Amino acid sequence: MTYCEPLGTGPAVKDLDENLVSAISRLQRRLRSEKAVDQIGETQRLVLVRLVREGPHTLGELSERERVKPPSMNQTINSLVELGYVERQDDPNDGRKVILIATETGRLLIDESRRRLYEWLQGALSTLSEDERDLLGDAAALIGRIADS
Amino acid sequence: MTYCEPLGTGPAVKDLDENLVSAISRLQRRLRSEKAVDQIGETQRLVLVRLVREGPHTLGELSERERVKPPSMNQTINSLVELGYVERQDDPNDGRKVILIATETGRLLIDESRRRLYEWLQGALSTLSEDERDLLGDAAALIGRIADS
DNA sequence: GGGATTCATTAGGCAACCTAATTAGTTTAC
DNA sequence: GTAAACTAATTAGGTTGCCTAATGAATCCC
Repeated sequence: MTYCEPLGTGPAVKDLDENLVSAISRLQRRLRSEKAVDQIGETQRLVLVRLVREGPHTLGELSERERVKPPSMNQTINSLVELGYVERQDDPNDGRKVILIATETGRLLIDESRRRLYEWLQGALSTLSEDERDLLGDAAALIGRIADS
Repeated sequence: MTYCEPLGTGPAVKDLDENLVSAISRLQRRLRSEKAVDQIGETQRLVLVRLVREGPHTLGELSERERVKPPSMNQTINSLVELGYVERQDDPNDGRKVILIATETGRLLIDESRRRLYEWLQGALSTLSEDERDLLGDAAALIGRIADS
């Protein structure tokens, strides 16, 4: 015997906000557990992806974009530096700043990690129609806008 | 001087997967920091919302639906029980199981919390068109499907 | 040149996840 | 009908990723 009604009926259908928040939370847990195979945490991976895709950032820039406080980002960077995926360089124009750069090893790791994410998501998405995938792309942009609003 | 190119140009535009994952991660951080005002963590809140919306669950059902392992869910439930928002009841038909039920206090808390989430999101969404909001609703369902696939 | 500001970092703490092992109850198979 | 296998919840202990507060160092501003 189960103690909860089937989904899709009842009050769950209304109340879009909670549905969105809940879905996001569940997807993130799913992703983190899938990626546990990786040698790198999802938080670290996202920072490294950004450095690879968008080039060098200062610590402050990174923490702002990822929406964490500077000490949190510093900790993430410390791990990545220790693992050899990121390098610190002094800013020649401003001695307070530090420039963070993905190493070649870091780039390679992201190449593979990205491929793996793609494969996993394709599997998960294979039940989705073409329209639904487009929708998901638009939604990603929208969610980003809300997060950064 | 900044060390990263403007967004929206360069390689960031392609590569939908990473965009989606990144946006989700950022939104969740945003939500967690906004809700820090609440007396309850976002993880706990999501479980309580589920109990209020969908009625009693066993621990196993809850952990499965929220995509965490049973010990993690147990810890979350312990907090909620200590705070008086959830009650444990023995299953009369199966002595191994425990039935988890939101208390009246829990219900009231969620009523208010839900209202607050709604208000915040409406603010964040006020820059969105009607179509975009509909899209977001569809996306929530889709993301949930991926998470549970 | 000196006070206020900005950027990175250190220190210490907390929330939320995990795995492995334990306890207790139920089901299965003989 | 009882022993073995299984299932559910829980306990113990560890990690990651976030936070605030405080420190150190460089730059800005007047």
